[in-house]
Amino acid sequence: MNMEDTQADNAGDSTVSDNGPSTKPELDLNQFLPYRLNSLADRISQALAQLYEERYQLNIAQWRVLAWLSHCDELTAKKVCAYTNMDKARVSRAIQALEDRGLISRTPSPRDQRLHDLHLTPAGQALLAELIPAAQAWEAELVATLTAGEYRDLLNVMRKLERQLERIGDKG
Amino acid sequence: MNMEDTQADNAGDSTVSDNGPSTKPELDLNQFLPYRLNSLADRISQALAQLYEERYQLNIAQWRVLAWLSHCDELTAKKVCAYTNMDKARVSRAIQALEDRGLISRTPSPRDQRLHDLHLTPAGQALLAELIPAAQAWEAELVATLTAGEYRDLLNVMRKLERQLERIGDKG
DNA sequence: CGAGCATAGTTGCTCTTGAAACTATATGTC
DNA sequence: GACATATAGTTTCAAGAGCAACTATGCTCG
Repeated sequence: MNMEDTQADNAGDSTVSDNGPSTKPELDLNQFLPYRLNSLADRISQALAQLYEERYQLNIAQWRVLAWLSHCDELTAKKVCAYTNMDKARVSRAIQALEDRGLISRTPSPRDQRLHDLHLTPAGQALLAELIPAAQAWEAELVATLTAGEYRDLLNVMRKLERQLERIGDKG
Repeated sequence: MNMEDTQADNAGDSTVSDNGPSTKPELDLNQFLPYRLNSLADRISQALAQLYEERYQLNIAQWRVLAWLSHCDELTAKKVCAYTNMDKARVSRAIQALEDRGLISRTPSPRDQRLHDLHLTPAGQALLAELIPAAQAWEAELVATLTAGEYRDLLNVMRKLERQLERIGDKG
């Protein structure tokens, strides 16, 4: 069942190295980290998104805004952009939708009228009180097959990759 | 430098835990695997996409088709869908674009007229001969900070997650 | 053989997204 | 205080993505 996407024609791959010097280079996407990572992340993201969407009519952007609000209980659109790496237009729309639904409030900051302080409304808090445990339970199930060590190592390696990514991005 | 997205305002967050028993649950997205994974994969994907796009005017879908063609030198749209998990419309358009550019050829299969066999043209092979090493070099740089063990473990853990994901998905 | 169903691939339509233009507020300089 | 510049956020616009309807071919079973 789950072999379908990894099996492909890897079986025949051993023919690669004997093609002489000007051989066409091959790329096995299943061995190519960017592809594999993206594919995995995509599936996870989509599966979770279904949970947000079906049960709470939230898209990913909206969910992220709420999640951030759940632990920085004051926030601005700008900060959300910085934290989540999402486009400001996307954030703006997510905020608007959440406000329209009465899940968050949005008030101009007294200090600087350009900024808008975001807060969870009681309705928003109630929704999160349901959604966050559900999301955490889902995640727990996802990582259930990993040992504690594997999990820790995974996060570690991810952090390394993030750091390296920035280094590469900076110069290239 | 790279601390920007993990730092956030976690500093002030310690005020959360004193909210009593019915306290709002928190979710730190930076500790939430689906988010972290997606965020990382997104950045990697975008960085690489830039390479395809700027230097070769290929989008991700097109690149994936080419990459698969690089080592299954006969292929159909259907297979590409299966291997890459992309929508068939997306694949269809990618194939069309590649054909228009003369990078691949597309001929109805003699066995079954519904299927179209895809092949790299010489131009396509030439492009890949440049692009694949570039992509691999980029990947090598990305994973340069990982030990061989870490790299292997990462792929292993990813495979576990993929499998678990399907198990979860199956039951709904 | 022919009717109904399945499959490969394409096209139309809508929604989302991101870039860029725009608005409104703030800051800095003279 | 007035003008130039920066910043937060919104809106506009065009491109991309996915769903669903469609076309064309093949398969199955009476």
